[in-house]
Amino acid sequence: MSTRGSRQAKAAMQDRQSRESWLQAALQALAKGGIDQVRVEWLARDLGVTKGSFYWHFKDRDQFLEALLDYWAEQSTQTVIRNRSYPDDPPARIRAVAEDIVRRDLAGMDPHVRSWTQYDPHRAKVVASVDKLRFGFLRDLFVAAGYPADDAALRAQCLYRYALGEQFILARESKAQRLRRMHTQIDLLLGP
Amino acid sequence: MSTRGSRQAKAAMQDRQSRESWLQAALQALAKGGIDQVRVEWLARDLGVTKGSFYWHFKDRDQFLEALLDYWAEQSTQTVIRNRSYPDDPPARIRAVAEDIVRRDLAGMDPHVRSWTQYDPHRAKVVASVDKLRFGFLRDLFVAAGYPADDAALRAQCLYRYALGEQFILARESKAQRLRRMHTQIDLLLGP
DNA sequence: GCCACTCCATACGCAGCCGTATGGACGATA
DNA sequence: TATCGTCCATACGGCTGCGTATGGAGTGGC
Repeated sequence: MSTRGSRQAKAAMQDRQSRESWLQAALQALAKGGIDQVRVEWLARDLGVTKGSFYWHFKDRDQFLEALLDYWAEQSTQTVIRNRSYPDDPPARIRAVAEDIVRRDLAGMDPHVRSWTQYDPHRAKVVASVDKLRFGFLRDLFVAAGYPADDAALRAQCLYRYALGEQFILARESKAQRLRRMHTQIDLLLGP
Repeated sequence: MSTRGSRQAKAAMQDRQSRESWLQAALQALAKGGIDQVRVEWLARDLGVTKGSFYWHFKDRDQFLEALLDYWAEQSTQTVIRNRSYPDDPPARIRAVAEDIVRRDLAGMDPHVRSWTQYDPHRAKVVASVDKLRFGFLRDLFVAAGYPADDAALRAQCLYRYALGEQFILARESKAQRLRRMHTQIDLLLGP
């Protein structure tokens, strides 16, 4: 089907592919019904294979979930930080990032991941480190906009908490509404 | 042990008491380890009884969880709205409510409840109705402070989302820190 | 043509938790 | 004291999902 390099490369590719397909399926299941839906046998059915494959790629469910969390952490930080071309003008940059959060649903997996990891101190640490990275990114934006360090940090916290809270409101709203309110929040945060 | 009224009243009391003790235990378990910890046999052990009691008071686990959600909804709306003596001056009133949210941890159960009900449309509706009540309460505060209806609603949404997001940040922070940042948010929201 | 390696299928044992069936303790009532 | 209602203990069946053991199909190397 696909042209690959050496046998080793192929094996490695397939290995990574398969591992990742399990992780992808798990993310989907997680978003759909929470960590409770992430069951070995159910994922296997989704993927059209059996548990035999799973226990080839992963030691057990626990180690798999650990890999899943890392997978999410990697994605959900790199997507924002190693970014696209945002404007150079600091306030415009902040607006662009905030818009991106809503438009591209950058925190969309957050409720599911947090709901899951909330009660496991070890996994909560991973989420906390993601928070730290994202927050640092936001804070730097406000610093670049000229706010003193303390003030910038507070504003970044407000924004981050707002964006998170947004995710946990179950009310159905259009993206337009959410964008409008996000702008309101940004207007406030870019004030004096 | 305790002096009660008629036999019927006593039976009713004990019934309600027992029902409520199961619900209370469930809330505790929910806060501690999520809905996964709310297992019939585990609660029974916590309460020092057996499942026999549970299936006397409740039909099954599902109906029990429904009762649990109603129990939370009742508490978490009445606690805020049918309130204490807040100041009359609208801005001061907003500040007082906001402080209360942090100090008395009024949204403390929210992460656990939302994490649980997130994937069940029927139960999500109950949470949404709680959101609606609380939001209406906040919006009225801003209306009373003189903001036009639309503006007041937006500001209330910002505040509510902020307060919710706060709950889902797993970072350990002192109440002083959280109060300080809440004041920052309120300062912004009480601006022009 | 044999071996080795990768990947998955099949089948099974096992544990945890739900719900039910049944009986018994206890107090109130007459 | 016989009886009835309330509440709980005990014991059991059943299901579901995890992990393991084992074999087998496919492919590449020699």
